[in-house]
Amino acid sequence: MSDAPITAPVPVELHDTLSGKKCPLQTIAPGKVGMYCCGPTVYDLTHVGNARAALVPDVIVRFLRHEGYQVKYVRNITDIDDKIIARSREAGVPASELADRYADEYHRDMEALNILPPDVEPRVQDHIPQIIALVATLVDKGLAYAVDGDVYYRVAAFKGYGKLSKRHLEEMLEGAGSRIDVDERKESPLDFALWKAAKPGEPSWDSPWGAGRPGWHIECSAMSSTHLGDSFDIHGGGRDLVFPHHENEIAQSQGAHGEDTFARYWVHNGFINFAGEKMSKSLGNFFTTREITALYPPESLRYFLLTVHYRSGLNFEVEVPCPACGALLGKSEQESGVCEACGAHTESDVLRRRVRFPGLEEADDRLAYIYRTLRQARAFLAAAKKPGGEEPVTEHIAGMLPAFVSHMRNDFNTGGALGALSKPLAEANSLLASGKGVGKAARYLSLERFETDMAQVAEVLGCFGQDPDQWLQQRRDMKAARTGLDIDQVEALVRKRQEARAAKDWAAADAIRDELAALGVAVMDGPEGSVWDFK
RNA sequence: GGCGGCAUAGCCAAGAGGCUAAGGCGACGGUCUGCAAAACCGUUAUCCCCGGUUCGAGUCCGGGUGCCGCCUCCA
Repeated sequence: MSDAPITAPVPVELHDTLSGKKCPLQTIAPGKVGMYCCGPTVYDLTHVGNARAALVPDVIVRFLRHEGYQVKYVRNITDIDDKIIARSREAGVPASELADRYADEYHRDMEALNILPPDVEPRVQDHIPQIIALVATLVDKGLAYAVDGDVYYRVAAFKGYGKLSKRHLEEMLEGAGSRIDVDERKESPLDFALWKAAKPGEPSWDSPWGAGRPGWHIECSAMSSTHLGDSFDIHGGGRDLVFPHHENEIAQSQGAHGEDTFARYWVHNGFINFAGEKMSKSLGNFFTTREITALYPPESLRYFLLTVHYRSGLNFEVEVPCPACGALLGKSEQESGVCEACGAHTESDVLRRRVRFPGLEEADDRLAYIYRTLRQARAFLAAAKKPGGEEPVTEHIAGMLPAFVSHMRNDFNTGGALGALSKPLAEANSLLASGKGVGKAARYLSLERFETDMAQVAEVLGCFGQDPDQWLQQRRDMKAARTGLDIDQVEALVRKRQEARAAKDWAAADAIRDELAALGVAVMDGPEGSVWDFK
């Protein structure tokens, strides 16, 4: 026990859908991680669920890198499929043009949320030869068959089928066909398309089975093996992809490359609900990422999504106030646009822009508290002189990073990790308020440690990394826009109150404060004058 | 019907056998302040029900109840 590390390295543990258990991460190559995530099908703007599905792997990748792993992260773009074709028809735009456009929009949303680009972002249209080769392999192995230019996977020939989603062939067969018409040409209703024969006017590529295009699941099998090899470490996606998408990927990839290949761990994120309901078309429970980042700072959305464990569902509370009288509108009122309290009618797009998300607002406030603390800590460090002596860093700040990391090692528990910041944050604020009870050196060194460790946390979470002044300014402006607050009016009142205070006219000063309070604004008096913020 | 998940304080939410059950919001009390606000300190739960395993269980097993998801496109 001389030069050896005192403790064995603590492994990262992650929950694996295939085994149903949490297990230590053991990578194929030591110190390296290959990770594939199902990216978007680009036919429309992303919704918040898409954002979460991209955010979860982003944080996983960031953390694994922080842990010292060399990560190759691949996230695809599906740029050819039924929905894209349907949309392109409606819009009268070529499919690939529509796909390019929404891929750009997707990147814009990801960037706003500080989601790092993947190392490789393969597109289906660029992998047609690999897809055709994979389909051909499956046909050769007797795992697929061609009918009239279509190629189907012969599910019954792959004995592991159902192992990811814990389903049995017989049970699935019972249910099959009851909800959707069965294609009589298929050997079994469970067989799924690997290659679809082209219909007139559809984009297509030549293949051994005639002109056609890839089926839905084959692209991920082809692209993951192209960029990560036949076997890699982690495969991720939304919960709903477990069946059929990932189940089919396993059948395709293992069918072609062998049963001992493909992903070692399967990571699936939970769903987002609005007002307790799964997203659907109605007003109160479907929001694009962009609608929300127009109302709140994107980082507030990011922070909010990280407050809950990635495997859990996450609910956005939704409040839709009547623009005329402020009464909260119920579901039917939201749909009709008519307020029962005052009778006012409001168009739905106006209503959508006034929606409030209380949970998100709480996250927004919390983030503001963190940025204010960071701002003050930096101001203190810039103004103070670094002391010569050594004194131990205060307890909670010293323990912050280890606690944060240990939560993250526990299946990327961002909720717990965020909780571990609270005591250190309070301690930092306490040190900033006064140096009472601690030595000068301890005060400085603790705040310095707080600042540097928070930078590491920021790197992993992708939060708290912006310039505090800029972020707080952005937040204030967005909140003013959201609530319809006139900032000029507020600042005029604050100035007027300043004069009253200078004259020690407390009654007048307090009256103005009440006026500001009525606008939803709080003033804070400090030694260097008064500042204001939202209550 | 099949498969899977969840049920922790007023609300949100960590916690996967054992020190006083994280944290946030809210509420209440206090410090600070001209008074406030912000900030800080303190108070605020025995974990859906029943049975079992164990020296010991939110934490494991069985049963029940209640939510939710997937089984069809879906993050």
